Amino acid sequence: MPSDRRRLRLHDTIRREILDTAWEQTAANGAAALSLRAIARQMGLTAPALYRYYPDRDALVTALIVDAFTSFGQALLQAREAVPQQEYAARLVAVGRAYREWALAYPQRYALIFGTPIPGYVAPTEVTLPPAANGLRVLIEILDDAWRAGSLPLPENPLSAELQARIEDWRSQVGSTALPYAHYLALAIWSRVHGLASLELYGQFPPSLSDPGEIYERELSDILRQAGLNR
Amino acid sequence: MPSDRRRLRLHDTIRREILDTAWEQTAANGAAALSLRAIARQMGLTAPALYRYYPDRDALVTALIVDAFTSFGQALLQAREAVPQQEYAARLVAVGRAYREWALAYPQRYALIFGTPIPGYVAPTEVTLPPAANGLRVLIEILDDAWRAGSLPLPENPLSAELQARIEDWRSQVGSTALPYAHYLALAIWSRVHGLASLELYGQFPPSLSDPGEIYERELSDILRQAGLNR
DNA sequence: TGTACATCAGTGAACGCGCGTTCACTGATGTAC
DNA sequence: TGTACATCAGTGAACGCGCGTTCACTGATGTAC
Repeated sequence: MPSDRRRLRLHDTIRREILDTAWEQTAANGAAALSLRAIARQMGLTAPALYRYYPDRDALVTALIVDAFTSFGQALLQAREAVPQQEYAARLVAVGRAYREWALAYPQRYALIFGTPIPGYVAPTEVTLPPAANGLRVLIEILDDAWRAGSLPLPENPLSAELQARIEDWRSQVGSTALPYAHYLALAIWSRVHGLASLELYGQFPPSLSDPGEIYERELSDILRQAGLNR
Repeated sequence: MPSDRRRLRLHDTIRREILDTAWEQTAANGAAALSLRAIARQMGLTAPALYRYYPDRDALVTALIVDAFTSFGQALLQAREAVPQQEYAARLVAVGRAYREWALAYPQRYALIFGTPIPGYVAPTEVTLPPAANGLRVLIEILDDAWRAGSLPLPENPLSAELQARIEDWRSQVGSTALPYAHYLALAIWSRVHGLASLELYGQFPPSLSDPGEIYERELSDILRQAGLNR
């Protein structure tokens, strides 16, 4: 039954084409304005045809979210793996740059997963949470590697017992065996990178600083300082 | 003509009531779902009645944006002014806390001015830019005060000529006479606070860290270290 | 104090629009024998 | 190789909905004299 296979492959191809068309539309109008009819129109189909591929609008949005998280996680992972494992500082910087570059390259995807939630849409967490954890894990592993090699100093002021307990919950929930403090540091680093990228993306830097590349690099350096890793 | 005055006051009161109702609605459904008809319904009016107060939907959105920026700027300013002028570190921390508290208290307003733009709406910049600059100025002034008092160290690696030129443009555009480096630092600090607050607000911290208050406080301390201000 | 007039908030009907989703259908493609 | 049948992508009409905005109107409130 090779012809049946072909049919399935075609089905997958069109599902992919629907996603790509949807991404184009969100680029133009924002994710909240996603419209099945508009997607069908652009693909030269009628709207009901899409129901062969996604049961309803929410399912399409969920597929978009998974798609975005996957692309995001892969971008960070690739950036990290392009640097030798022992060069912890360089790895952190590479991931930080990849974060910004991905956000600038795919602003719609970035907005969908990190921006204002779409009104009326509730993500099924069992499907969206795992890919969301990927980005953070990329950071955590770098820091944990550095610590195991004796290159990551522990903080001067230790985390409170309360915060340690929270991190312990988190570790067991995601089954992480990495240094607890690495989880804290990863969050702190992530929030810095996220703050810079989202301000730039939404045009909230002063107009004359529309390309804050150097600010970004300086902040990456300061992040290394915060982590106690020297270049 | 005191009665005429009363009429005008009433007009202003109802404009205010429309804004407040709009804020309630965005809380429930997000800013993109703002609907004149829904606002009128909740106020016990018919939709055309609103056209006595705002010429169209976009004008209402613009009014909401100005309203949010004003409330935001005032919150930061009040927080700063509650601390004596010479206590630069404490002032920074107070403003940082106020940022988070305002964002958590008014998540809809925060989303409207810092989140994903509303599809199809283009803000008239001459009306939205000035209030947007207020928040940053609150920070810049603290840092400039500290520098003038000899308490703010300049960075080890000076800013590049390119970046200095961009900041110079920015300074002249907003008519600032503060230390250029204070502008840079204010941006860096702002992005850190913004990153933390927006991750928390949109629920992107791991579930067990849903109250990242201590993380926020630790990061505020690290911001002081980054600025070279000691508590 | 009373009357004629102007102002203006608010109504109700109507417009054209695009949306998600359903339904019965057509026609092409693939399967079984 | 040919025929009967099943599968399934896609169509076109229709549903009910809520939206922003316009228009001619009613009725209350305030002004001028």
